[in-house]
Amino acid sequence: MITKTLIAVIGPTAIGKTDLAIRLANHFQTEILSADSRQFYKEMTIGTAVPSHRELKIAHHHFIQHKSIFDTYSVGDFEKEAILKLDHIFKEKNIAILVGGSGLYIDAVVKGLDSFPPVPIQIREELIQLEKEKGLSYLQNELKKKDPFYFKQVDIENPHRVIRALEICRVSGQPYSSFLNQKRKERIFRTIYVGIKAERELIYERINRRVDVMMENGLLNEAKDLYKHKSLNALQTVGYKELFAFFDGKEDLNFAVEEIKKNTRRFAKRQLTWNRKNNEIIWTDFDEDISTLINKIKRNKLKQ
RNA sequence: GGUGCCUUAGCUCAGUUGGUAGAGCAAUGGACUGAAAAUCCAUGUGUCCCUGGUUCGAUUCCUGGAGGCACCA
Repeated sequence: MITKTLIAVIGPTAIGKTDLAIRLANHFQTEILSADSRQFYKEMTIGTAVPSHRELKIAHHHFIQHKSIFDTYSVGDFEKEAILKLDHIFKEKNIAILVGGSGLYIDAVVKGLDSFPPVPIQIREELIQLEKEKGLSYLQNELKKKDPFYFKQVDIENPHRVIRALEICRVSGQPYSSFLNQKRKERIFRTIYVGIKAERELIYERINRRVDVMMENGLLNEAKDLYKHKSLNALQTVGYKELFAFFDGKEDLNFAVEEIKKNTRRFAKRQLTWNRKNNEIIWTDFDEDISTLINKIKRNKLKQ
């Protein structure tokens, strides 16, 4: 019988996930795992809206700024580390909090990903180079030959998907799809999703305001220090890439800031889309009283 | 006050020799198994400023009006 519970706090960016997670962690006397693919990096602070020192003190957080932008780090790595951490926390506690805006990373912890062989970075680099030289259609043809089954279902226009599938084919000599749908991973906990919601207009207002605050807090200098590393994967990030374009002299600063706001809004929209297909969410309004939510959570726990 | 030009999608504008309209951007919907704050796909009904007239039919032509811009007084 499963007695351990993971509370996954989800919702679009800037809606107050950090704050809610901390309140829940305090109430249930437990710790927080962050599932935010950009807050992992210690070099990025202002632009990722990482929890403040004060917030980190009130509740014990994991996976906040524990990596460097120079590390290679993937969802698969994160899944393994997070599960180890949860095993550890659940030795002492019955509840843990998972919070983050990266849907795939949440899913990796809650449901688990299939296991794939490790891929040396040169293989991906080769494939990226191939796409540049011969075009996506060349890679599509290779995938069609090596994994016709996956070729039919994958978004064939999406270079990331095609390259990922091919790197697995090349490394293993097996079709990518042969690694999919392995036995569902056993988890020692069950998950309760808590989703924060608000009117779209309000979310967008909060985003716009937060970007202004980031600029007041020195995002420009933070980005300037990272400019020389702009090609790193971790820096393909809203709030940085737009300022890099400004440093390149491609646009003026006001325009860049507006672009950050726009791209953050689009990011929030994608997060909403991701969460919409999840019908197990306990919803709470962004300004709802925490005790109401805690009652909902307790009722839900008893139900199952 | 006079003359000229403009008024079409949220924004900037194109267009219809009279048969109710289309681009870019914005926006919206969707996908997502180790790049995921990434990447990719899809989506254009709007009193064509208002009023009257001509016409089988007006966003298009004509009259009058409103607003904007420029120049002249």
